Amino acid sequence: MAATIKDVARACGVHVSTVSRTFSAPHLVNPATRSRVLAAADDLGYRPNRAARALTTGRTFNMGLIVADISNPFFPPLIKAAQAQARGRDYHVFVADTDEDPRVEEELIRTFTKQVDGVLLCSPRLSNKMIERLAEDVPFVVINRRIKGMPAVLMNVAQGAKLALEHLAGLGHRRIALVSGPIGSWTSNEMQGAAAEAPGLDLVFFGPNQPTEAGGLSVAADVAACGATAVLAYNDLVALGLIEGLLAMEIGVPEKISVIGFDDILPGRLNRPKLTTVAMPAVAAGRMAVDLLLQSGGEGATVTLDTALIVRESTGRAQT
Amino acid sequence: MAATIKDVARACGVHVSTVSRTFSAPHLVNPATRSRVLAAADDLGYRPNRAARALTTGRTFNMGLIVADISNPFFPPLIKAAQAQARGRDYHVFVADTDEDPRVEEELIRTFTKQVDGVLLCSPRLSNKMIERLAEDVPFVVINRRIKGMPAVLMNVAQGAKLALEHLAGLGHRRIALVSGPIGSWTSNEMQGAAAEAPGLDLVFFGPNQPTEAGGLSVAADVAACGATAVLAYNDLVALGLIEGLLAMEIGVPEKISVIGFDDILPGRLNRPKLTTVAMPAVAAGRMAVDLLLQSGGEGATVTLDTALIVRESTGRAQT
DNA sequence: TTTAGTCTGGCAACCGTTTGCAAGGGAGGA
DNA sequence: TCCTCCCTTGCAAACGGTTGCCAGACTAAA
Repeated sequence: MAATIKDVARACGVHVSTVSRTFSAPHLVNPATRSRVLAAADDLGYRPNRAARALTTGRTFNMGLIVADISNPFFPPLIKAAQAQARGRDYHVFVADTDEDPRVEEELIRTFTKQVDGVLLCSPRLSNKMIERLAEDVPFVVINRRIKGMPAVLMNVAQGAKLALEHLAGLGHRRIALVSGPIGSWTSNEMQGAAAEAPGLDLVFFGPNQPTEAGGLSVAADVAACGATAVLAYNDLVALGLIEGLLAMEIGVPEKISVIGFDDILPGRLNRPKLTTVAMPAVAAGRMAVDLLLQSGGEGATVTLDTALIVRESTGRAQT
Repeated sequence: MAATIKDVARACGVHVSTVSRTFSAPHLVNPATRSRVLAAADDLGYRPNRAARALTTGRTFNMGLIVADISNPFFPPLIKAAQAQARGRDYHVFVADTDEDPRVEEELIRTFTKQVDGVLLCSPRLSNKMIERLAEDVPFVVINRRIKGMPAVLMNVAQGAKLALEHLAGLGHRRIALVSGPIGSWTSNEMQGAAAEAPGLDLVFFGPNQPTEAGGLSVAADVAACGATAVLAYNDLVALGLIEGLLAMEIGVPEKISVIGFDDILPGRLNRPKLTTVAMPAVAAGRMAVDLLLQSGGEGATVTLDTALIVRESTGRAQT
């Protein structure tokens, strides 16, 4: 159907290699010939077949981006930032969603192999061992996970958790619930680690939980029952679900219980009460990940990005 | 680096074609040979190179999905549905975001060409003519756009708009603002068409607007000033921005002005007031689009899916 | 024992491009 | 006038597979 390089070559009585060079090394072909080729190509609507080209050159100028749940508003800004950055480098980003399923994640990575030049792995659910094995076939940059010798973009979750806990402590909260995320989540571990180091607080752990609104909704009752006056949630979605659950039980937020999330997603800003949260540098992370992938010959540079506490309406003084 | 078919062939003293058949036509190779090949392949960690395979077979078992703005919560459910459906058919879906930019859209389509077997085009911003031209190189299924002879999945926006207007009329509203979306949006046109046919209503049009919260926010003042007691917004994001703007001006929703959106996205459900909206069949559309792409030899079947009005808290009786 | 038919697996062409090598032609210097 | 050297182009191999065709080895039927 579509015109190939041969059609163009035939159309202007020239060898295919000349046509090829016209596109990939124009300075090697005589200007006159070049324009004849270009004219013929244009005439036939010829576009180089990127897959075929990748076969010989080994480069696709594509990169894959794998996220656990594209429905989580945390990801779209990261995705867009990565795409924009890649576009500036003449690359394209293909996005795929694993539905939080490690098997799907593995399959997607395998599918991407040889169809992209590298993969950006966002908060992977796969085991480190598996990721290392897969890394033999395609370069990775991992976001929010630390794996030996692998380039990574980390968000300083521990610092954010610390800020959040200090904020709560300053408001007089002592007993604080920590609602964690899925098993094997690096972010969740970091949060717990930071919390464990916080002095003079009485922490109650809840987890693992789905990292979604539903996850928050389903622990709301337990959290309310545990006597905590404040909650640190795995992410904003969980925090929002939590608030919804608490409000449904007529438990005021922040009058009775204060809630802090992580991420700083749009719905948190629109919510009533507006969500206090630890802002994650999603945009910077998307950009950095792209650059890291393009730079690294697989070398394991690690970048850590700062987080920031954004105080809004879902936190207040502890009731006495 | 990675093992190729040749390595496997050499490793078990067999011709490459035999290895190839072991994977793509197992019944043609002797069980004994087959297991030898399989063992060697496993040993070397061999995986067929999908790009290379696509070159000869012409099939990639991938499909592309292009959306205008992945940040819009309307898309993720559609994307997930498409991915799930595709997975069930042994296909993978690569997603890309155009940032509402037709040029980016075109470039993405060109990039997908030959790397996927077909493209799902969601609410494209490209002209019909351009889409038809590009369709010569890669099969399309278009979602929410009608293009002659091209398979399409349509959502019955006109019907939804009709329901919404009837609902408002029933609440005593007469002067209604219609806040439309981007230029060239089929959805927007359908809405306007349906509205124009509504009897006995006094309609005020505002547009074009960005299909985002910001878009809604920025027309809020004009809408408030026009004397309408109700608004039909292009989508939920716009509706949410509108509500935020109205509330900021101390104009009660729904006490002073009723607001209806389109899509039924999650933030609308969490918002206070909860958003009344026309639910769009995003999940069904994602599924259908995949099936249509797989079935159609490019034949232009058109599927229209129904919409439904969901009455929540952002609409109420017109003040007298 | 011959014959026809079924299984297997090798051979080689091909998919669309790239790229190292070499050859022909022309220009410039000696 | 002859020799270099550069420019331009063609040739052919390669990238990693797939697949139609063919031949040899068996098997089973006659």
